[in-house]
Amino acid sequence: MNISEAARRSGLSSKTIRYYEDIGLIAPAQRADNGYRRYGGRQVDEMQFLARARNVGFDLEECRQLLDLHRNSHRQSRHARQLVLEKSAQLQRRIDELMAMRRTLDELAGRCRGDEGPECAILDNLAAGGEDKA
Amino acid sequence: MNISEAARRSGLSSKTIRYYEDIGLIAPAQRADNGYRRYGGRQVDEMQFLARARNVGFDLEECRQLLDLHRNSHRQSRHARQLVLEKSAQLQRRIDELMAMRRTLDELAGRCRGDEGPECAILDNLAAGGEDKA
DNA sequence: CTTGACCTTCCAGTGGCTGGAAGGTTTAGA
DNA sequence: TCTAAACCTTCCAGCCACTGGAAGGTCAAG
Repeated sequence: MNISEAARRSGLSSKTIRYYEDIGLIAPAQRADNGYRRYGGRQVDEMQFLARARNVGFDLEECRQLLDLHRNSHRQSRHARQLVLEKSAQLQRRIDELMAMRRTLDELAGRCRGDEGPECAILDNLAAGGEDKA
Repeated sequence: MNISEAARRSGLSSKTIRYYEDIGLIAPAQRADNGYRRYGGRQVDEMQFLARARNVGFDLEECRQLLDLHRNSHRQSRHARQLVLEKSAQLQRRIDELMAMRRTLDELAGRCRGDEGPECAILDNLAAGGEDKA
C-alpha cells in the first residue's frame, strides 16, 4: 500500500510517517518503480504502535525505546514497565502543576467583578504578585 | 539598573528579557552610553507581570493582551476576567487529557508482570490497541 | 487530453525560549 | 599597570514534533 493508505490505517499522517523515517524511528520504506513508498502490514503495525505510544504521552525518544523492546524477543518486561511508571509519574507532576495554575486563575476570577469598569483584581494581582492576598 | 539586576528582580532571565523586547512584548529599553540596557521600576513591574502571567499558563499573545489591559486605564475588567476563565477552561481540558493518559498507563502497568521475561502486557497492548482488553 | 488525486523532495515556520560564539566594558585586586 | 572575572552586546543555531507549502513527477478516470 502507498503512504496515505498506511497513514489512514495507522493513525499517523503521511507527513509524520516520512518524518519518522527521516529521523530513523522507522526503517526506510521499500520503494516501487515510480519511487513511491510501499508498506505492508508489519510496517503499519509499527506505525500504530508509535501512534498509541505518542497518544499516552511518550516522547519520540521514549517511543524509540519502546519500539526497540517491542521488536526484541529477548526483552525484559520490567524495562517496559519502568518506562510506563516513570511516564505516569511525570504526567502526574504535570497535572499537579496545571491544577495549581488553574486554582490560581479561579481565585483571581472570583475576586474580579468582571464588569465595564477598570478596577480589576486579576490585573492588580498579576502586577503585585498577590502580596495583598493573604 | 542593568539587565541582570532586572532579571533577578523580575523572575525573567536576561535572555528572555531581550527576547521579549525583540518581539515587541516590552518596549525597547533605554541605553546607557556604553550601549547597555537600563531599566527602572516600571519596566521591572511589567516584567514581573509577564513572569506571573506566564506562570499561570498564558501564552505570549495572551500576555500581550493582559499587559495591554494592565496599561490601559480605560480597560474593562470583564475582558481580563474572560481571558482568565477561558484559560482556566483550557487548562482543565488539558488536565483531563493528561489524566486519561495516566489512567491508561496505570492500567497497562497493572497488567504487566514487570519481570525478567519477555512477555509484556504493555507492549502487547500498544501493538494491538487494547483490542483484547474489554 | 485533461483533471484531480496521488506521490516525491526540500525548505521554512511554529512557541518560547536557551546555548554559545565573538567581541566590548567594567570592576576588583595583585 | 596588568589581568581576570563578571558583566554586557549582537547574532545565529538548536530544541521538539511536527505542519504547510512550493515545485514537480505519476497515475487513473472520463
